[in-house]
Amino acid sequence: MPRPGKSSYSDQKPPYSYISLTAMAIQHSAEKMLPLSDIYKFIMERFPYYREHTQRWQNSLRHNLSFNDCFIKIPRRPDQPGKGSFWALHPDCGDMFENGSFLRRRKRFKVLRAEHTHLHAGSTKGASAAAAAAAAAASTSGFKHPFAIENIISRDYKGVLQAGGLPLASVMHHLGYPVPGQLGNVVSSVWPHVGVMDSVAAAAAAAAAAGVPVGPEYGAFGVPVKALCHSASQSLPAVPVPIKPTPSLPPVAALPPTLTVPAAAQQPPAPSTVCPAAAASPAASLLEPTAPSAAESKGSSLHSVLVHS
DNA sequence: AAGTGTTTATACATAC
DNA sequence: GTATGTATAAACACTT
Repeated sequence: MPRPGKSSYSDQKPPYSYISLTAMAIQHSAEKMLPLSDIYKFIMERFPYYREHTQRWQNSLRHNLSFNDCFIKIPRRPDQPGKGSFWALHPDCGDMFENGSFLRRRKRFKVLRAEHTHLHAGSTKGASAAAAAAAAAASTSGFKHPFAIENIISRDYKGVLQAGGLPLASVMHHLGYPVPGQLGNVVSSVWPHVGVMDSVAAAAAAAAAAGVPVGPEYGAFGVPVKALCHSASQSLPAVPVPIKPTPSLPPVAALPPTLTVPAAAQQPPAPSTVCPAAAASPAASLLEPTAPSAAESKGSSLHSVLVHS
């Protein structure tokens, strides 16, 4: 089976679902999130088939983004004007694809009701997911905890996020965003033990123990990661804010304006196409159809949110 | 106006 | 046979 990204399918329809194609595009991006237009671009660049009938498949793709819980919206920052939001993969959909391949999904990814209700997330998919994804996105562009690794091997911080229903501000705090003292204290008390950086080492060790190649040579689609990672960006993600905050608990809307990232002070570069973290990320192996993934070997029991609906 | 996002509906293929 | 996953179409609302 030819690998994606090499125009191997010429004009034939690639054997990938829209979910797969979208996940590819997102995971291939440096920030692990892309605006819709960039997802379109990615697909069209790699699969000539999708250079035609754009209205048809793009409609389908948008449908998939909205319909599937594995995709979450991350709003643009005020200083990143443009149409639409960024789209990211839900932090828990790491082993969504069977055998580490995009050719086939393991099972439908669905956010549990508990996550919806407990978090009071107005958005269907949950603000914490957006926050966690944003955190993941941040991690891939300067921080050191690629969410794919988090996802597949070290579940600690994810578990806290979900089970604890950590407010958005907490995630932002851990991302380095300025959080008012009160909230910061809440973070410290609620989330004191989360070793974000530790999870990387744990992940790497676990991966090594499992014989899983987290090799730095190749990332998605057989593209040499080193070639892509000419520089580690210090960029931060778009500010993760809930799409539809509920009146009962508006985590960000109710926060003081100081919580919003000062555009000048924390101005991250615009999302680039380099991939600083792909080298160490099992996401790379996820993208590698021929290599069994750590997620696969561990089975789906790792994931509380991968459920049959 | 065009792009984006959501939702509903239908049809087909495959797994259980 | 039923459930699930996916593809497609379409209508509509919202944003830029």
